[in-house]
Amino acid sequence: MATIYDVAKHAGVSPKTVSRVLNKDAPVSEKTRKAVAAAMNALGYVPSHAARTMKSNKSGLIGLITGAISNADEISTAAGLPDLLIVQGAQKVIENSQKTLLISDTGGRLDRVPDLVRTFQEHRVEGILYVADFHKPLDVTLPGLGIPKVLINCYDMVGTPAVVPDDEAGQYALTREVISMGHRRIAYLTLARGQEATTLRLSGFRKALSEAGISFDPKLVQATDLFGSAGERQLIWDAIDKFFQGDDQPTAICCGNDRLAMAVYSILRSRGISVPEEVSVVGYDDHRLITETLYPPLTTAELPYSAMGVRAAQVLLDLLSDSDSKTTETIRVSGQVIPRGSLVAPRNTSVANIINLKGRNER
Amino acid sequence: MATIYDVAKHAGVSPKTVSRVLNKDAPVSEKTRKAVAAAMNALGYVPSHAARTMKSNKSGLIGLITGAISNADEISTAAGLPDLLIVQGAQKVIENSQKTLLISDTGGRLDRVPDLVRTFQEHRVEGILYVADFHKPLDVTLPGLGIPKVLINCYDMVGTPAVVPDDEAGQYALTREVISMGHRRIAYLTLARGQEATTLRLSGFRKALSEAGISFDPKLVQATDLFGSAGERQLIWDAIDKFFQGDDQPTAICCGNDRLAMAVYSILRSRGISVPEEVSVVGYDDHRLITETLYPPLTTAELPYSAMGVRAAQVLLDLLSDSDSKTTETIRVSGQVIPRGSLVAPRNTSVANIINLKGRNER
DNA sequence: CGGTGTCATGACATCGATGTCATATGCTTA
DNA sequence: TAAGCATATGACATCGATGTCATGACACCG
Repeated sequence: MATIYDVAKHAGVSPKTVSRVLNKDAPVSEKTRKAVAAAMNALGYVPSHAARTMKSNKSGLIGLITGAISNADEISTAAGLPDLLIVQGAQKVIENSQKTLLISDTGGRLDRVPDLVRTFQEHRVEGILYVADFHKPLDVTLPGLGIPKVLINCYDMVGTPAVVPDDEAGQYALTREVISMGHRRIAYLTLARGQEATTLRLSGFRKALSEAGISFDPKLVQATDLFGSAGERQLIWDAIDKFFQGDDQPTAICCGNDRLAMAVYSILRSRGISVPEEVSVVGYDDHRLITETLYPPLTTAELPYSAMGVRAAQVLLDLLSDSDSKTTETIRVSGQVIPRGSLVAPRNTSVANIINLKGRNER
Repeated sequence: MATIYDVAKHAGVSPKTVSRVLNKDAPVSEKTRKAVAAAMNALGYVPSHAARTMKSNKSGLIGLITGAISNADEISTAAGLPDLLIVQGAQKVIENSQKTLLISDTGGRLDRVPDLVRTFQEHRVEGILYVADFHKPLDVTLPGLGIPKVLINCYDMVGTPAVVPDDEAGQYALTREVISMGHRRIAYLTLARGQEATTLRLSGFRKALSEAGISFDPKLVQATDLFGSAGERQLIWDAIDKFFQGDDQPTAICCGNDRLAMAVYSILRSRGISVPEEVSVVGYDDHRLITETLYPPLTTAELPYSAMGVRAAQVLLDLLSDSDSKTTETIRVSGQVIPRGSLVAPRNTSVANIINLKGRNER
């Protein structure tokens, strides 16, 4: 590959002059500029990033670690929204800033993180983005290094800047939407107990109920702890059973995510309960593959992954330019409620739905 | 960040000796080695990739362009399997080879490719992987450069090495599986006409039929040209209508991909046709989010994206080591048939299924 | 005891771009 | 006309690692 010396020789000038044409950092006569440009063109010259990095001691690289993509064999990957969306959001911002994103995948093995960080150090990355596969406390130790870091979808206890979804606000807004349609008996099939998302969203759910003067009925909240496991369908089936025991049955079911909602659709239909006529269903994530393919299309709360990626990249770039701006606080990004056909007003009959309990014995 | 000179001074040796310890390319006394190792540790020294690149004129970087990830707003992304799986497969191989993968996303805009390639050139990547979002002819012009390239999920006419899914073999194997269960009337709801996958798979489908002595009935093949559009559900509904017109109705439906199968499940149920008791359904892709969440779980053909990524990376690495090995031919990677609950033997009644045509008027 | 290896180590140049400083050219102004 | 100054350009050193070549210290051999 041609070097700046080749270009200089070809144009009959010094390398330094070529450099000036490249960087426009000093006046160059129009005639010289043209000669140099022609030479660069003729030789197909592209400046070497490595040489620039050496001289300037700035790599122009941002490292991104995703623990999320994980192994293709893992069903867990498929459970929620692919963190890929976060990566895309970040990349969009980084590329516009003349920097280059170096993406590393742990392949699901957190023990590989030190290796990846080492590679980043070799490349002298100027900052690091760490992406978790779902909202949780940080589960690896990121070496200090001396460079800015931003966590995405996770957080730590030592004030590292972090960008997370606003789960509480999301579920609150979604639940308000459900209530505003006229529902009063609302069931909630949550994700696994103890997860960040579960706790926060449940809190948003209760807040919306209480604001509407609806009393909270613990029987209407069931968790799917074994989410993703073999007995999953049975588990969801049982949870729904509990919702429909007794007289005062729910007219709407909130689900921990869209995938869960998909399973719920199927189970309700097996039991002869129609969606949305008899029971409204809403999800979470806005996983388009599901929400737009299900019938009726699924009302859901957006999990703003792309926006989170954008925001995190912006924060990181800020940290790189102003070393002062200590964004030490955690940023919560909220998503929209996406209304679709699965949420309608409850039937204004007070007759309890008839549950086909026999259906429970299906395979 | 500490340099090799700092380490040398700290250990009381010359930089060259430190280099020897780093690269183990010349004998160093045990005592010296320990002193150097201690110094490296104390200073947190990590060698500069840029300096190495300059000296060796080898960047150790592989560029990957994905036109696939595209804009998050595009439903098309969600239609098939995310090409992310290809990227993961490639990354696994590249990382094991001591090289680093530089990933760029076109964000769906092919006109950005020249920019991305330029960035790759600045970084002096040693090879390029180009990933398309679905099996098709190459739709951009990749500048020649002087470096090896491997296309993934696409191909060109000038003999660039390419890795694509073996769609014909996949659908052939899947259809054989359907036939082996006893089905003779098999409908096929394909992806859009004219697509590579559609053409090849249809060919595999017909081959399997003909081998089994089943005559091909054009009425049993319908395409969903408007896949992903607003009127999609109606379109699929109509296609299924056609399948079930007349007496000789299908006992199994092959779908162009898993998402389509998901829609088919829903429509069949709306029409009162049970899966798999009355009609078996199979998909394509093995999109786990769908195949393992649907009930019954979906029998499908694996679209071997991860394996394709692995294979392509291997081919590229081969090209980099042996400049002789001209892998000019296109490599077809075949996937497995994944048997699940949606494919069972047809009911051995000869009574035609009763179709609830009234259901058609649903919303 | 000098010749000849081998081993361990260092001095120096180099990769490609650019910062620093010097120089040449031409033009203005006292 | 000479001093003064802006403009355009080049020589040289430098960033960090490593290839090349040289050298010092031993050990072994005839």
